[in-house]
Amino acid sequence: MADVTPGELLRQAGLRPTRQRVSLARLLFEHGDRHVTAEMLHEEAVKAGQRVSLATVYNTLHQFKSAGLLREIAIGGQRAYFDTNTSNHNHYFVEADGRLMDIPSEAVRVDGLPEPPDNFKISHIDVVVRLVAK
Amino acid sequence: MADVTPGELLRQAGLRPTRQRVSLARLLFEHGDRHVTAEMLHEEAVKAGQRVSLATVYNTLHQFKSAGLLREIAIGGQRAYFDTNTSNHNHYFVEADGRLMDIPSEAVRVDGLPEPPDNFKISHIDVVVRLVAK
DNA sequence: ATTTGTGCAAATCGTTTGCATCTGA
DNA sequence: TCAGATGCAAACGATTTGCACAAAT
Repeated sequence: MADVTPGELLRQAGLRPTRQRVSLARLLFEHGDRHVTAEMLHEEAVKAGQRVSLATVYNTLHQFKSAGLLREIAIGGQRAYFDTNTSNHNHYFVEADGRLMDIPSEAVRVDGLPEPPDNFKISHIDVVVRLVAK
Repeated sequence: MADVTPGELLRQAGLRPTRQRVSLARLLFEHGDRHVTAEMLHEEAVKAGQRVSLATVYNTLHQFKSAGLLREIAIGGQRAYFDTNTSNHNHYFVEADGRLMDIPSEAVRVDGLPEPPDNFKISHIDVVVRLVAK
């Protein structure tokens, strides 16, 4: 993803490269893997001098998600996190400060799952390892 | 848990067996494993002719959770689910209708987890298998 | 020109809280 | 009696939405 401009990335995803989408894409995709909430990303954009409304950040995150550029992560709780790493991987979550990290390993496996109930198939498995201070 | 009255159960947990706590405990614990949201439980109580406010249902669910009678389940999204099965086990979640089910197997294992980062230890691992209609 | 996106403020949803009243030990 | 519980309504935080305006093709 670092090999195309944000504009190209958006165009390929079928999204018009508007000013705000381009600047959000830059923040999201030009600095490696990231985990953000709408609030965090909005604050970051504003600090970087970009004019974007919070509503647009919400809209944009969902559009990026639908376009497959982001993945939403299911940690229970109130706020929604989005991950720029859309490949299959898992997470550490530190409840105390709401910090979310990728688990640095491709080796994590879930074993022993039975067949899903009739007429259902597995869409995706979320593994969240909750951490607390030692 | 089916071997003590709701009143006893509450007393043992250090909670006064008030009318509303007893009726909620009955709904929760006298019919096998259950997964409920506050809204669901409140509606159920009202339908059963119990007078309980939604606020009290919220309070009660959290008190039961603190007392170890319930476990809160982290499926991302907005509403909080509580599970009457407090032992270690995992879940299926059907996004389409918000249905949550226990995975009928003790055999599910997560392998290959690296050591957690410095100064952290694992508090608990959530595995949520998301299902979609076939 | 036409379609699509944006911003704001108001609306919504789930949840929590303040406080006066009630209830169980 | 009286600490603790309940109910209501207001407060809240995260998110969504309606709609007039602006920008992209």
